[in-house]
Amino acid sequence: MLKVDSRSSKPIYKQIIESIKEDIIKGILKPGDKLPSVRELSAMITINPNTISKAYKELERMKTIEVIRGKGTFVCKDYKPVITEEKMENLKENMKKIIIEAHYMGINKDKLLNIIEDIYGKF
Amino acid sequence: MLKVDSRSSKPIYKQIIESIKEDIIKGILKPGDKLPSVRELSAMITINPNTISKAYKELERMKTIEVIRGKGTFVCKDYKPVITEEKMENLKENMKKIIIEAHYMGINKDKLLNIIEDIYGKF
Amino acid sequence: MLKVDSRSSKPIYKQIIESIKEDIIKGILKPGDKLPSVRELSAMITINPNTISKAYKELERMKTIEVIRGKGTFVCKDYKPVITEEKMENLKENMKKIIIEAHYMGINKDKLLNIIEDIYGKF
Amino acid sequence: MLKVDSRSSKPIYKQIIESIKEDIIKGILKPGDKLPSVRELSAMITINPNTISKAYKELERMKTIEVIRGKGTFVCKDYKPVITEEKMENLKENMKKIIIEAHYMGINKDKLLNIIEDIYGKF
DNA sequence: GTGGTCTAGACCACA
DNA sequence: GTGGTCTAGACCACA
Repeated sequence: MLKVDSRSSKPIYKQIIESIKEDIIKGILKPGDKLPSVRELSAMITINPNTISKAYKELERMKTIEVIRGKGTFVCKDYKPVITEEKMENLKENMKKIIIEAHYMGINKDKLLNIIEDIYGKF
Repeated sequence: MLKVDSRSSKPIYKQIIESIKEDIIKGILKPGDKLPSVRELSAMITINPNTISKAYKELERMKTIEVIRGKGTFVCKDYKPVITEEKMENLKENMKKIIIEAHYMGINKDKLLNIIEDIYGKF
Repeated sequence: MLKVDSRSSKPIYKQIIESIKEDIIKGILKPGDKLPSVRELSAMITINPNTISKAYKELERMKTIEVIRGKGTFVCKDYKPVITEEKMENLKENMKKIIIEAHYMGINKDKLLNIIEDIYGKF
Repeated sequence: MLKVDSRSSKPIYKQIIESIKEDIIKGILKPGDKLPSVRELSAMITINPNTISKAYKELERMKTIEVIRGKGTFVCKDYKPVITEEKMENLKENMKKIIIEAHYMGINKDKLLNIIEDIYGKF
């Protein structure tokens, strides 16, 4: 399901990371599933292999995926959520930013909550 | 109230933009209020005037502030929210990303809604 | 009829020049009519006298108005149009720019001609 | 075809913007065409890269060109004209100004329409 | 190699 | 004094 928009201002490697995480949450990718290799994925979505590699490395660092030597890359089986204070602060910061942006678009709390319900509905 | 963290990975000009928008929403800055001049603010927070200028220009483009020739820069009086489809899509994208991030931190919908309540409570 | 918008990005002194020229074309100001003094006008529209003065000086240079020592400033009686090649080039450049701008707004030649008719209709 | 006159009072970045827009309308630049990179153009016309960058950024904001990460800058393929009331007012204001200027040069409506025909003839 | 951000500093138009 | 434009040059993220 991996889709990447090279026009977007969002870095491609981040798009890949988010896309894979989303697929895992939606159950499209399940723990233990094999991911395409860097070269395969690079060919599939015609993106520079370095970019794919960067995304995979970051996902590995987050313990979302793991590389098994000679076998390939897999979705981790035993992911345990980790909250650090820093991540929490970050999340709040980002949420605040969105709320402010919404306010400037004339979107109040109720409307924003609707949007959130919508998104959860799709998972 | 303007604080800037030069070690943050977030561009300084964006920090300034967000900080000013937040101050407006919180009522710390009111419509018609004068902002410090580029040079003043530059001296206050020891950031290069060009960087301040960049932030002000972008805020002007968003119609959040306005420049009155030779008099200075002011918070706009008659801000009208504008929603374009593009902005809406963007907002949803960003919200989805946060929700995914939250999920990976073990924060479920209820906890996230609490966080949102908290943020609104501060405005 | 002189109106000035200090919010506009157009320099105030230019707004004054254009406004006076427009009034002359419309017949609101007639050849020989007395203009308010710099100080009077400055008080009337609460604009810095230096700015008024700059506008008057430029209008004088263009032979649109003339200063009669001790009596005041008047609309010239015997204005003769002067076309220099430079001015002509300038006019064409500006017109071209407008036409390009119109094009990018989806305004074609016919619609632009309508706009022009409209403007002439008001003179 | 990009030419820039550094002696002109018109800011260089605006000259670049207008020149590119003109080239697009004339068909010299077509949708999807690659523009020279900031550095290339900078070298070609010996203008500081920052100035080129400023022009490109503004053209991007207007959706005339788009940046594709790491690949370069391209003429947008799917430009849709947008008229806002503000832009329309602006256009009329500028046209009025030209008409007044023309009048003071002894150019009447018919002559002005000829000039306009001329310009459209070149596109 | 591509553009994005930032600094330091100069000069100018405008009010 | 106010912001606008431009240069020169550094460092960085991304592909």
